[in-house]
Amino acid sequence: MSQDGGGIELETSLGYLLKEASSALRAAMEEVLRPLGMTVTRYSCLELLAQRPGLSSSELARGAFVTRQSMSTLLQTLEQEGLVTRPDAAPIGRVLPTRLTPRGRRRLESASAAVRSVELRMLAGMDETEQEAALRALRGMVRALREGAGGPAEEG
Amino acid sequence: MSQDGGGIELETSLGYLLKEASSALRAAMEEVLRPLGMTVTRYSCLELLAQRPGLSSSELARGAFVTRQSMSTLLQTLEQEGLVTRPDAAPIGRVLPTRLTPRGRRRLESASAAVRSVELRMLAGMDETEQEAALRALRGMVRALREGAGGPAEEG
DNA sequence: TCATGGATGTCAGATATCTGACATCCATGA
DNA sequence: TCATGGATGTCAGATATCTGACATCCATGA
Repeated sequence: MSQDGGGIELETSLGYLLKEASSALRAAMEEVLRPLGMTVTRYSCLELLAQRPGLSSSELARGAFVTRQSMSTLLQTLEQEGLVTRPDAAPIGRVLPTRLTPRGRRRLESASAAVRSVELRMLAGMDETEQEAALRALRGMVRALREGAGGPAEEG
Repeated sequence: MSQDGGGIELETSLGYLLKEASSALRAAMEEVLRPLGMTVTRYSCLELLAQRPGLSSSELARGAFVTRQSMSTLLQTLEQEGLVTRPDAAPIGRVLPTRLTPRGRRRLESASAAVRSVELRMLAGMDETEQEAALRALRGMVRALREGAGGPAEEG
């Protein structure tokens, strides 16, 4: 598993490492969530709803980094399971504001604790300054990636 | 899209931001790879093979962060398309060393250039020092996550 | 010599997620 | 008033990826 080559140097590529870290985090989260009958996407959806009640399906999709079609399907499941509720008709436009049920809130609690433990483990060994630096770096990357993305022509 | 709440603070959660950055990177990569008839996983597989010819399917899977079953399926496709080759029988054990064909190498070239441009865009605005800090932080996170993962009991 | 653990490759089936398409619905401006 | 762009929600079908299971195959040690 070590040799030279052209192209992108995987060992030192920030992009590759980003994917590696994200993958490790996701795996760790799935591992602690599975015994609770949860997945990362389900958890993300519930956590978003806990923090911002009334989010639409599309907003939840963007927050959980999936398409709105995927979130739409997931919400139907969560609604059947009684973890979230939505009005039968849209109060305004087509938006159906979604909320956690008490049952959903309970399910989220245990999941949230599990995820928090994973995040703490991930941050073990980093002091405040390092965490700040990491946050800044990641925010910069997100911003740079979005700026150039298809849509608006970039300037200066 | 802004309000307070309990649980994990998404705005300042390094885990959430990690996912956000990784998602933005993946989206940007898919966007430039699609016109080339490529996906991130396909590209990753070819790039790994370019840098380390003879990798096994399982090793490629680990390098591309998918299961060995997924990689096995992907390799069958790539083999049919003539981008990679594998011996009919395993030289030792069950391992089938995989290699790029000239055609695979050509396909990789354009994809690699596209990906490189995305990575450069992502790094725009970060100086050498910041990149080093980001690398160190991400490596630390990966290590911390893997240490605690299921397998061996952690110590001191 | 032989049983066993660990790794590999792959088939089968389940599941999650995506793309494409369509029907709304609001805001905007002619 | 009315056409239009942009956003939303969702159905349908395609695709990617996963879990479970099985058959090897090597290395190891009793």
